[in-house]
Amino acid sequence: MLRTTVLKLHPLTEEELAQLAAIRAERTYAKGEHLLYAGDVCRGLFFVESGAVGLYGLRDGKEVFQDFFLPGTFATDITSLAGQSPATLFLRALEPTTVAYIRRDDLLELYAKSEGFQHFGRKVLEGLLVARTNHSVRQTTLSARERYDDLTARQPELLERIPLQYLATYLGMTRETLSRARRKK
Amino acid sequence: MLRTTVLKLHPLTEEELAQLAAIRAERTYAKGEHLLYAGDVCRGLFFVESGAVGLYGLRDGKEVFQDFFLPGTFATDITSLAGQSPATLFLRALEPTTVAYIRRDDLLELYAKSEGFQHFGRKVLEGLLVARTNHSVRQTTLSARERYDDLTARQPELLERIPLQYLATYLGMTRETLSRARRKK
DNA sequence: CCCACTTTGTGACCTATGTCAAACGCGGTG
DNA sequence: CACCGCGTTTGACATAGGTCACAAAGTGGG
Repeated sequence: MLRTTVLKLHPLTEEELAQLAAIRAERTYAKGEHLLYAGDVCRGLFFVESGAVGLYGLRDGKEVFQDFFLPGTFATDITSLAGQSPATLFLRALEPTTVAYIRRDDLLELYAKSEGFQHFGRKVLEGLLVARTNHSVRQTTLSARERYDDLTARQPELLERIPLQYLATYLGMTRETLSRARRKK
Repeated sequence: MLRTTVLKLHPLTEEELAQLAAIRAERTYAKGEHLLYAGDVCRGLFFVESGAVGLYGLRDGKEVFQDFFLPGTFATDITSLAGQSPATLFLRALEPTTVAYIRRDDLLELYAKSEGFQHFGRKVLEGLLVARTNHSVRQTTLSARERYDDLTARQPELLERIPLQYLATYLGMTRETLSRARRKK
């Protein structure tokens, strides 16, 4: 799964793929378990192999989701990972989840070793940036109702897997408002 | 200026710096001129040397700013640049502005030539992603008033240079609301 | 200086969305 | 099968922030 995803981003050689495989560590999380706590420093990247992971922050004690990661995607708190600063966000398994954990230090070594990895790393960042930017644009550019319709069209998988109460915060509204937006379909 | 900024991100060799200098093209824009129009494909990166650039989209005909770029930063519509797809956002000079334009194709060649550039490219993306993520988190996590206070504390330069009506849309509110938030200081 | 234009501030009013509280549906499971 | 936990829906009400309309204060050429 990691192999397939990586190859879609950049054609690594067999040797590079082997090196990547060598540094990955399998981890499993029960539903509700945390991959990262706010306050801790994020030391690596989580490649989701099965299950689902949510990235969220808190606003007066309430969870506000920033993103969801389904199998085949890379989850992390990029601010903490890049700056090696305490995370302000949490990563939590929303279903029983397995990930390939890639330590930051190991990844940096790979970058130094081979140009292919650098390219791969850029592609991952690029993808995350594009996704985040587009989400920002939609948040500021569409009404609550339109944001729901848009998500329905673009990511129907999320609608099926992620509880509506979480999706609501991701779309910048309360679960009640989302419920009403759905009714008036 | 480009040289200084680049070196802060990654220590390129003198030769690499020369190669970078060789592909940059100086451009100047009058206040109000566009660097990029929505609909066009973004073919490169703009390094702001003087002036100020705004990135904005439209919501029912009204401009909604996504970001501002002051001297020493890289401006682009990353979605269009990465995917070579039509931009959905505009880039406009908010003051008389000079930039170093770096064509995407030239940059990709540099990436292929030297590992140092790859690292530099990753750092640029990383910085953009961190900035964008933090902005998203603040937008969803703070009230209108808090967002204004936060911006005042973190980026006082923006308050001085960018018209409030633009800052308001960046902060996800109307100019009236921003005006009121300021009064009740 | 003055005029035209741009930007910011204010007041009165309105509405989308949030808040609170309760009920409902449904898939386990003792 | 009655009870639970978890997620969703609904209703009544409150409010932050939007809208509209206009006034005031800058700002820049001529």
